Amino acid sequence: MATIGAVAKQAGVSIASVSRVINGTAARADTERRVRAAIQDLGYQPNSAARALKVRQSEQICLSFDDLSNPAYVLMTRGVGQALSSSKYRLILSSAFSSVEEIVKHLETMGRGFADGLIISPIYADARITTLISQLKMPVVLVGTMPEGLDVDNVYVNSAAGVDLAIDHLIEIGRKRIALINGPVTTNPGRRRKAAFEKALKKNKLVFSDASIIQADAFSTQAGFEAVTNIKELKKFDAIICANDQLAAGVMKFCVDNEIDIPSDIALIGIDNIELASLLRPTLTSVDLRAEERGQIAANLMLNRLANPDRPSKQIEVQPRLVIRQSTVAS
Amino acid sequence: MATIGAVAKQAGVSIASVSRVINGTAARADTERRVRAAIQDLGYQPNSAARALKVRQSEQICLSFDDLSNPAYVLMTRGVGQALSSSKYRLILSSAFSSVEEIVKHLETMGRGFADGLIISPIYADARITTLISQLKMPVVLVGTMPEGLDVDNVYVNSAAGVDLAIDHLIEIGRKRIALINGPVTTNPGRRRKAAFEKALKKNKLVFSDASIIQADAFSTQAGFEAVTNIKELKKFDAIICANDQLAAGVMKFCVDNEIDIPSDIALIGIDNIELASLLRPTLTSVDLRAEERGQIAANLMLNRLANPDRPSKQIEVQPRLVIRQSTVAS
DNA sequence: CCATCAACTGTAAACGATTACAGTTTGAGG
DNA sequence: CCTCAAACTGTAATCGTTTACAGTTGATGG
Repeated sequence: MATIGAVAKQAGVSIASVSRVINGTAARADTERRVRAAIQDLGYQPNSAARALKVRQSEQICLSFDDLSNPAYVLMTRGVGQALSSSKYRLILSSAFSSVEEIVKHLETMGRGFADGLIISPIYADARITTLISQLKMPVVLVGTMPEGLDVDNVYVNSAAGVDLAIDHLIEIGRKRIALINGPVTTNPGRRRKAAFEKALKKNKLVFSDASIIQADAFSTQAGFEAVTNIKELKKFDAIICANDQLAAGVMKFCVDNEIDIPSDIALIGIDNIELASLLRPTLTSVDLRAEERGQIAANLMLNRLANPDRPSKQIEVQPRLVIRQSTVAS
Repeated sequence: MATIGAVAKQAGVSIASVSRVINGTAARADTERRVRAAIQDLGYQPNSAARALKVRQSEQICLSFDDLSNPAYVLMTRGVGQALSSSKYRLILSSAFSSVEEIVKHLETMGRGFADGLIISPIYADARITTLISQLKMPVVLVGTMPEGLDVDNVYVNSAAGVDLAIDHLIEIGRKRIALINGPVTTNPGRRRKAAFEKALKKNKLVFSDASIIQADAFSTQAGFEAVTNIKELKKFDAIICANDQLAAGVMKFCVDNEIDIPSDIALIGIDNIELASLLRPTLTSVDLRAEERGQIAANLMLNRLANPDRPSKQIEVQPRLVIRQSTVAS
C-alpha cells in the first residue's frame, strides 16, 4: 500500500505538503496539482489507524443494543445509519447481546478508543450498566428512559402517553376490562409499560387486579402466543394491550386459532407500529413509538455533541402516535 | 487516558514488558503481577489505533449490503454478528445505500485499512462494483451469486433449486398457470429468479408468456400490492410465486381486498421465509433461503481466511427448503 | 532593485503501541 | 562456587500520519 511518503517522493514535495493538500490547508496551485496527480497515480489512501492515532479520533460511532431481531431496533438502526451516512463517521454495530454480561464486557472495551461516541439503548435495567456508562470518557447518547443519576444526551419516547392513547381509544370504543400483555419486567420497556398501564387504569377508574397484567417471557411472537394459553382467563377481558407488536401478533394467532373474534370479542392494540402491524389480519391498531425517528435524532445529537463537546446535555422527548386499524375498529 | 508508558512507570518495568504481559508472552510471575496491578490501578486499556497501526490489523470486519429494511438482510446480519461475537473482531455495518454510486464510494474507501475484511452482498449487478471488489487488497467474502471474473470466498444459495421446489409443489397440488412477481431486474436476485422461473416452467412444459412475469419496482410489500392492480389479468393464473415474502404479503393484501381466495383461487408462494410468513393470514408457503445461516457461514469463511490467508478460495452452496403453509394447502 | 510581508514549504517531533536484538538474571548441574 | 543455557527484560526503531516551528519563496510597492 502506498504511504504518504511515497506520494511525497513522486510529487517531489515534502510529506507535510501532501498532508496539507489532503486536509485542505493552503497550498500553491502547482503543488496541489502535482500532489493530486501522485495520489491518483499511486492510488494512495490515507491510513485510518495512523490518522486516528495522531488526531485521537476514530471517525467511528458505535451503536449498541440488544436485539437485532426486533424490527423496532432495525428501524432505529436505519435512522442512525441514514443520519450518519452523510457524515464522515462510520457505524459500528454492537448487537445480538444475549446477556447483561456481554453488554458489560462490551462497555468495558469502549476505553480503547475505537469509537468517538456511543449510542446505546439499554433494555436491561442493571446498575452495572448505568455505572459503566457514567464512567465513559466519550460522548454518549442514550436512547430510551434515562436511568437515575446519568446526565447524557438522551432521546426517549413518552411511552406513558402512548399507553394513555391506547387506553383512551379503548374507552372510546366502550371497552372497560383491559389487560396488558407485558414483556419481561427485567427490561426497561417492561417496567415502564407496566407502570404506565397501572397508572392509566387508575386515572380512568377502571378495574385493575394482578390478573390484568400477563407477563410474557420475551418480546417475541412466540412469547405472545404462549402467554395466553388459558382461554377462560382471556375471555374475562374485552381489550388487550400488548407491550409490542410481535407479542400482539402472537396473541392474535392464539385468538384466531381459538375462534375468539377480534375486535368484537376482544380488541387488540400493539406497540411500535412496525410494518407487520399493517399486514396482520385483522390489521393491528398500534402505538407508533417512532423508532426510526429516534434513531435519527440520536445520531444527530451525537454529531452535534461531537462538533460541540461542551454544550450542556439535551433531552429530547418524542411523542407517540396512535394508528387505528381493524383490531380495534372493524372496517 | 492512561498509556502503556504510565503503566510501565507505575509497575516499575519497561514498556516492552507491559506489552508482553498484555499479549501473553512469557514474563516472570512477579513482573506479571505488578503489571496487572498497575493496569487495574490506572484502568488502562490499550489504544486500538496505535495497535492497529503497528500490527496492521484493525480487528474490524465490514459488512456491506443494500437494505437494512429487508428482514432477510437483518437475518444475515444476525448470523454474521453472532459468528463474530466470539471472535476478536468488531462488526462495521455499511448499509442503507440508496444507490450504486454510494456503494462505489464506499468500496473506494476500503483502502484506508479500517477493516481487515469485507463481507459483501451486492444486490445491484453493476460492472463497477465487480471491478472494485476484485481490486481490493483485503479478504472478501461475497454473499450471493458470484459475478463473472471474481475469485473470492463465496456463499450462495441455490436459488434455482428454490424456484424448482416451489414449482414442483405447485404442480403437485394441480396448478398449471403460474406467474412470477419479480423484483427489479437491475438486481442480482431479480435476474436470477427470472431465469430460474423461465427454465423451470420450460422443464415442466408449462405455458410461459411474457405476461407470466410481472415486474414490481422494489422488493417491498407496497410494490407487491401495486404490481397486481389488474384483477382480470391476475385471475388468468392459478398460482403465483413472489420473489420475496414482502412482495407476497402485498399480493395477499390485494387478494383479500378483492375477495380472491387464497389458496383456492390462487395459490401463493413467497421466498425467504421471514417471520412474517408465519404471521400472515393465510400463513404463507415460502422458500427458505437460509439468510441467517448464510451470514454465519460468511463470517466463518472470513475468520478462517483471516487466519489462513493463502488457502484457495471456497465456494459454499446452501440448499433452500420449502416450508408449506396455508397459502398453498388450506388447513 | 530592494525591503517587507504574506504565503507557502520542509524538518522533525509527536501519537501509543509492538518487537528485534542485545543485555541481564536465574537456576541447574558439576 | 563456577559455568552455561534458558528465561526474562530493556533499549530503541518502527508503523503512517499530523502539525508546530522555522525557513524559504514570491509578489508588491516604493
